[in-house]
Amino acid sequence: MSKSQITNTGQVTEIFKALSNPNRLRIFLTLVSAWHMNSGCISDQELAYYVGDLCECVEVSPSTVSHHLRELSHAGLIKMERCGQRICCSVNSETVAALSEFLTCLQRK
Amino acid sequence: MSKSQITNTGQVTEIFKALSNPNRLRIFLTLVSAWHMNSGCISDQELAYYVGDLCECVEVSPSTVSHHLRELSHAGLIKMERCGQRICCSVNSETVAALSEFLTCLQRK
DNA sequence: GTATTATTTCGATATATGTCGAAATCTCAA
DNA sequence: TTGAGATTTCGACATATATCGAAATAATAC
Repeated sequence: MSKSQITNTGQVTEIFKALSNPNRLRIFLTLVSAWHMNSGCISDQELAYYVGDLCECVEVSPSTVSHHLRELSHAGLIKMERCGQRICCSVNSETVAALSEFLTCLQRK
Repeated sequence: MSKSQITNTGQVTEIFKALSNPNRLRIFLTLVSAWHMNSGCISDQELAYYVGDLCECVEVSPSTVSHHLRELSHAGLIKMERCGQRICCSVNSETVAALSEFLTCLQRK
């Protein structure tokens, strides 16, 4: 719940770049929808997607999805956590909030 | 002042792609700052930048700036209008508002 | 008209990106 | 410890992008 800020434009560029590929955006929006479904739950981790499930959703090979997930993760847009054999992917709410605020600030009062 | 909506993800991808290059983002943010300065004026056109001035701001060749401006324009992020010999560039407020709203909607209630 | 200024288009080039399949790595279960 | 499943890493390749300078175009001034 702490408020993270976007401090430099390089960070913004990286976030926009991460969301500028159609498949990567689809992956991200899939995770966002899972996150929304989960609005009553306690943990952010609930209703996260496994990497393999995301491959099926977007119909892209595991190696490519892995690459896209790394980009999203480096941009701070998602979190990845090992759960046994698999890896849980979920939205990083802080970055989404920071990005949303950045764009709100762009607007004229 | 009318409220434009972002209807498909292809549109979102295009907007993010337009903002995913460092120089293109700098050009856009330069126009945004001009737009902010102008908050008391009547016309959106006031305090717009000419193409040549943008070239100086970002220290990139005219041909490259022209290319970036076309991308920003195609994404709907800026408006370009001929003013005599030169061309006036300014923020397209509707798209910025729509993008801002899109990102606000991504957030969990 | 011709010259000047502003911008775009064109062609070239270097670099970055998206994609896949194969091989490697990691985790768990038997 | 060996095997199976999940994911990543590693080439390889095709396509896209960023960039420039030169040439073309557009608008104005003379």
